[in-house]
Amino acid sequence: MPPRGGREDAERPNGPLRAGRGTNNSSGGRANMPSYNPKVIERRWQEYWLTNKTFRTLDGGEKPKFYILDMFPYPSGAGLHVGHPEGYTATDILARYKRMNGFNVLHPMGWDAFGLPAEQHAVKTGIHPSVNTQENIATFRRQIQMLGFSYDWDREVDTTDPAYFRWTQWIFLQLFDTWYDAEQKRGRPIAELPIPPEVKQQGDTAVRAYRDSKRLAYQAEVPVNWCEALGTVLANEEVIDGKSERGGHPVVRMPLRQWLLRITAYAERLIDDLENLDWSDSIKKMQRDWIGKSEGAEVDFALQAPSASEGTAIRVFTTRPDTLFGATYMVLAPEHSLVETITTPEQRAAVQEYRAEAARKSDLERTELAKKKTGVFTGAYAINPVNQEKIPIWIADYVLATYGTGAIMAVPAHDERDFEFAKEFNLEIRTVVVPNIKGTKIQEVWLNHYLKGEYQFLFHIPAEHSLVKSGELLERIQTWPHAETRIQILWDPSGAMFVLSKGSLGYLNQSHFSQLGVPSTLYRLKSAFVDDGIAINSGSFDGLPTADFKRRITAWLEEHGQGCRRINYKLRDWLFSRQRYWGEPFPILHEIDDQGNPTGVMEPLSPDELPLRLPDLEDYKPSGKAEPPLSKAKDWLYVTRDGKRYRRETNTMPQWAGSCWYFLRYLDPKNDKVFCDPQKENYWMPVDLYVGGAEHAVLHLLYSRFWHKVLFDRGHVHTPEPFQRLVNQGMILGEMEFTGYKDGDDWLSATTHLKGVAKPSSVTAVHLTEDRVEKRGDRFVLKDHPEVDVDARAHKMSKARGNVINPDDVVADYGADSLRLYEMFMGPLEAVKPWSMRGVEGVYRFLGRVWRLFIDDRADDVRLSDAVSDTSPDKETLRMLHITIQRVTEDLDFMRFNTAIAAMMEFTNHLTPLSLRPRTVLEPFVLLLAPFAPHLAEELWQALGHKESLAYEPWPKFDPALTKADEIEVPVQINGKVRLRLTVPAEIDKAELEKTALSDERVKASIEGKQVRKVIVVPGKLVNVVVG
RNA sequence: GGCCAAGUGGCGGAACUGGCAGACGCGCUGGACUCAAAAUCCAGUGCCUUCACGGGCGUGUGGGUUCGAGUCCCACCUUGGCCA
Repeated sequence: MPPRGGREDAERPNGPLRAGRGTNNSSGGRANMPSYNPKVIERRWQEYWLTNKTFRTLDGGEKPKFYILDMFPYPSGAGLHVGHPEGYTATDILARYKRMNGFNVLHPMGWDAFGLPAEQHAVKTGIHPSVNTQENIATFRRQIQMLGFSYDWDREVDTTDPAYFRWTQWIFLQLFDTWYDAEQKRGRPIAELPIPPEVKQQGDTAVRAYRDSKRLAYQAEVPVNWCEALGTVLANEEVIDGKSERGGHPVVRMPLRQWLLRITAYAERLIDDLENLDWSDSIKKMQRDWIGKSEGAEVDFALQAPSASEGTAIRVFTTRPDTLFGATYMVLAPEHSLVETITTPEQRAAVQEYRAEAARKSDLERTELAKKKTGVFTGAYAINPVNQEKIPIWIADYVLATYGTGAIMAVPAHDERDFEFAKEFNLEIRTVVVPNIKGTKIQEVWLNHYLKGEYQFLFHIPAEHSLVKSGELLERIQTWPHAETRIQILWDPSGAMFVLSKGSLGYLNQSHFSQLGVPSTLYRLKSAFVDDGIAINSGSFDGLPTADFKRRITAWLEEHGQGCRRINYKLRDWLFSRQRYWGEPFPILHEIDDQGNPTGVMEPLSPDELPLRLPDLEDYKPSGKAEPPLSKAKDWLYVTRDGKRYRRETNTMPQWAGSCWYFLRYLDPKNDKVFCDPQKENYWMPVDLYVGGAEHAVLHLLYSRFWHKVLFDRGHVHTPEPFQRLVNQGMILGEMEFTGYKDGDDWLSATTHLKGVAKPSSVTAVHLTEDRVEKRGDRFVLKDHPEVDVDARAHKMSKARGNVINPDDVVADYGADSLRLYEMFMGPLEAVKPWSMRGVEGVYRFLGRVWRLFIDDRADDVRLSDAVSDTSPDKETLRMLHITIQRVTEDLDFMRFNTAIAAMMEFTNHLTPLSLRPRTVLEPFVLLLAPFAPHLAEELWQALGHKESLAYEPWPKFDPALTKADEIEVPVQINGKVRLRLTVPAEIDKAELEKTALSDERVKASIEGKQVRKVIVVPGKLVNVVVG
């Protein structure tokens, strides 16, 4: 891959604004050429907006409010990426549009500035992370201001500012002071927590411990994801494929005392309240899946005497209580508390060894599907409550202690992992569910062949299909290779076919049937059947469909005291502490005794003691142990209060904390009495539109919603949800690249030689220029070797690939208005799309054309072109204007920025050839353009003689009557094919249009001698004459 | 493996509820201006065929519904995302 610069600079014509190529020089060396010069214009208007505080927003007033929010960035050292301005431009256009439509618009920006990179930098340099953070913020602010966004900069927030994180700490205290009342389904003050009498009896210490155990913010010893390299624990969500999300360092499991937030208490509400949000279905689904609600049953399996004490039972959670009759063994997580008790002496050694081994593995290593299942028999047995059968109890690491109850009933016939385990250890596999296809005998076929091992697959072909009925399908199948030895056909009394097949799916699969147009359903005979079906081998429950069975068996279990209905969540409580320096300190004191040991008593700081600032340290390095760096700040660490000694909490909060509520701080950023004035909160919330990347689809949004609900329950905000509407912008990829592959001197085809195979190390990727490839069919090939096809795709931007586009460069070459316009013109906001420098040129040229509509570029100074006149527009121009206003307005209402820009381009194309361009047309056009290219629009508005900024000019209105043409062209089809077009009056009615069409000579000629069967007339659209 | 989204010219994309496929932009071709170039302006540009008029084909593939399908239904293929 050639380094950035080489290729691009060679290929791309120099930006028009680059040194030495100033458009000024070419035509006479005049100092202030009035050609379009964004460099000059943009700086001027950015200064104007800032000094005049054009976009300062007041709270309240007569206008309707509109709160439009961007996901604030983490100001990294690398500076802005072209992905940032994509969302920011979209929201800025809407903010400006809404202002012009009379809304009071809140559009703020700030910095999510705590976090690892700044701290890593501090570790390296020994300079306090706030220094680096402030430098990065300054860069980001400069870059963002350079793009002309209409933020109210008086409301800027910074999560690392003590005046900000004071309130993050305050909200933490709210969480600490809240318990979840499951009956009332809301968080309540801890003081209102009912204390059970038996706890009260045990005295104050017990009461305190009871309260602490119920708080939304609580401490627990939990197995955590410990990342050695980062020196911290990570939330499950921050661990991807066993590596840290940031940095890709290995992560291991270990138990540690941690702060957790009880988000699971809100799981149900976090699911339910998605309902009324105006978010995309896919994001809602991702949130629901993340919470992972599953309904099922908890079932108690009694232990077989004498292996354990009387009355002990193993409780399991299952989503498939209908398969209870198929439970042939049980599995406990190696960490399960009963393992010790139940293991028989003979098995003890093996069990202990296995437990030690399992402790060394991470969750991922333990559950990964591909690998072989391991486990050990405990020697103990349990009794299946539904049929009193005695089944063996194993331990195995594919069962996790943290999910459900840490124990499962294994139903190998109907669960993939149980199936694999049973195969591995030769445990019984008992079918209790079979596929249910109405009117067929598939159950019998299934039972006769399932697990017999002879056939692997069963295809069901419905009886109704014509090829089945005619017998043609059977004939075809018999011609397939090896049909006699590998395929068996069974007929159902209904006429449906069952095709049983040996071998792999590569040999016979569903596409073989679909190519003949025959639908098929595939079942695997040699693996677990996990779908719903119909019950067999289940005593009196036989014949029940899965859903009914679940309901009935749950009722039965409850009736017999063997279990109960139960809802389970995949979501875990949120691991909220980090062993790092650069984060919010917890406002919590731990009481210590004379020896300096914790007594277990926790005292929150009082709100007026906030903010609790970070101590200055010499050394920011994580200790590499679980002891966080803050414990090195001895002066800061110890506090004496009312004669008691305390040690401060030394963990810090994770980066998510500050971003959970920043949208509330924007409402009242300077308030030092309260995190946000309730009146202001009441006026502005909820956020009307929230735009950001889809990478935050789960975590940030889920966490903020959770915090918001707690604040809602405690009466601090008035809506249960913070973000009414959410839109995710799509990723911007690098420029399209062509890549060929060479093994030595020989070319390899990308699709045929390299697909799915590990590339031999001798193969090298060769970057190809556009002129070396051409399109053949649906792939690109080498021009010189058309038999060799090449990869043609756009990749994610990355430093390693060298395809990162820097917004600074684009602005330097083409100006901010062009960057803004291009990012919106690329395609729909939510789509993933590749960058193209030529595309930027295109919109730059468009802006130049707009400039020349107004400005005489051959004059000595900036002045209106002579063509700009006070005449009234011709009819067509007026119509075009109104159509354009309509299109841009409607497109903006639906955030279709790309087509709005296309409409303005078309209008410009219409105006360009006119020798007289009426002011009454140009003025509204400037206003339409203003949200997209605000600098240029302001400049032209001023040139037209206006003294004030156009930011609050009323948005142009269109007159529907003026958008209509007098005459329209209507296509006439003969049998569905367009044969000719008629020009008819726009208001023509159905009968008249039909008459006109049928009397047309060309139509007459086409239907000559044929019978007209039908004439379809859609007024204003088309005429279709059906003849035959 | 499961779920979700998407496949339209050389490229990015447009086509509101089934009604003229390819708007707009890029690229390309030709022309004007120029000593020349850049910039700008004008014209053309889905593919095949034809000197031309015209004709045929065409929205990932195969079926289907319909007077009419990029759009709806079924099956499949490919790519991307999320989960496992």
